[in-house]
Amino acid sequence: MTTSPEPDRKTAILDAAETAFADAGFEGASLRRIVREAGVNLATVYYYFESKEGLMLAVMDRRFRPLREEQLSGLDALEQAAAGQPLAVEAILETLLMPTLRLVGTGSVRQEAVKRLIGRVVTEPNPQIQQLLVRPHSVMRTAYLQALQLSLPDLPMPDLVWRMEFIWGALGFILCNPAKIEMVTAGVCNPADTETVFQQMIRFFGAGLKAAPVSRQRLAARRTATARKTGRA
Amino acid sequence: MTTSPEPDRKTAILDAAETAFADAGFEGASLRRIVREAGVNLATVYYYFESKEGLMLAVMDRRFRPLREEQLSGLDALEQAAAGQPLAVEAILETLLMPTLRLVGTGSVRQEAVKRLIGRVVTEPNPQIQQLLVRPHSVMRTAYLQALQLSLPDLPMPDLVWRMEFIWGALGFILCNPAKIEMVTAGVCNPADTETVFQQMIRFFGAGLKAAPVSRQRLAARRTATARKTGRA
DNA sequence: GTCTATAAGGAGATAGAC
DNA sequence: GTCTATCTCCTTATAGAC
Repeated sequence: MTTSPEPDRKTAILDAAETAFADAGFEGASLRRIVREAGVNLATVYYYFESKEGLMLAVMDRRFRPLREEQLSGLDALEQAAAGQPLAVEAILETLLMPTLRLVGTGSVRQEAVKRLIGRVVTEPNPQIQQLLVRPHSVMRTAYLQALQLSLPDLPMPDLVWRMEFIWGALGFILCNPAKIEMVTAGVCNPADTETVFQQMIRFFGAGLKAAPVSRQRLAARRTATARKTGRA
Repeated sequence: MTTSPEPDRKTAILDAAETAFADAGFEGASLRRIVREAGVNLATVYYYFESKEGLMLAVMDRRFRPLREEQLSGLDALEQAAAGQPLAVEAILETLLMPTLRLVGTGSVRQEAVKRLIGRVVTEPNPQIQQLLVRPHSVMRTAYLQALQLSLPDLPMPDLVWRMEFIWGALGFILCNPAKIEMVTAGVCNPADTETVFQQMIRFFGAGLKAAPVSRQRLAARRTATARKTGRA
């Protein structure tokens, strides 16, 4: 299973753990299987990473930190070039999606593992692992919400925030299990085809973001109608 | 923790397991904690459900079967009333989303657990559990793809299929961890507010589905440009 | 830094009494 | 149907030799 001789044991563990966590999640992955795959002793994990949670943290940090930096610097470059003019929604989305879908600088086997890892982490049930991502994620959220708000001045904040959640969810789901998607769509969708995934997302998310906001009156009217029907207050 | 006296042990186990699987996933949930919560003996699980996997199957079947039936009968009623006329995209989406977000007939504690369970199951890593959902899911997929294709005759099948995957993903993510969403959005999004979630989804998904298809020429052009830049064939 | 050996405990599952 | 007791296996984690 090892694709190439690892330069050092630490990297070997990180690579094996990356695949294991991406495939089975934090609880589902076992350190014993990871060290067997990496060709190192179990105690080595504790020497380098202190605990299973420490290993997960290192695995995520190695990939997500540069990814976030690429996204934020891409967004920043866009804003610099525009000099105060509102940006195209699609251009903003490109700086968010393209680094994620492409994951430059990593080999093809690792690249696919990292994409699955992102999806897995987004949907991770373990509260400790979730907690590790709250802070970095909130930096991203704020930057993209600000940029999008300038481009969509007529969209109320709650609508924009909901739409961003839908985008995180759809992105995470697609990355999570490419094999499943290819199977259930009978090969119509090929998640490995980065350019197609990107174009499809841009169209769908772009149109969704630019849709008219949800009317507050309509919402209130429907809510009371529903309440009357189901008999709740 | 037990909210009400359970009529029978089987139901008590199902209820406790539902919450456990929804919160921790299949691997993360422990039978010993489930039986402690349900107030029954460990062996009872094996008497009624044969195995942990059998329990998971029963937990899913109890909720998802009636849910699917409600969705499909809602879509069917819509098609009958339209008598061959293409349906409004939003109306189709409503029959898909509303039963999921509402989950009629269940109490509030259970209702929230079931919603989390759906999200959890959609992103479940364990291949055995995934396998259990392939067949019922494919029935749903086909029905909704057919209905949407009639309403969106100019949208090529691949585009429609991709967009449906985005919708499953976004829906699953929102259901998966409502507490996390409420926290990261600082209370701007309240996933318990069914009517708002529904309206926001209808707007976003409806606009996304009705967007122009991805141009095949543009895709081909970008693909060669990207390949040239990154140096791949 | 790397190893062996082992602690300490939780997991799913089952046999057999009642 | 329900229980106790237990089997077997695997888990994370650590102590201490080299």
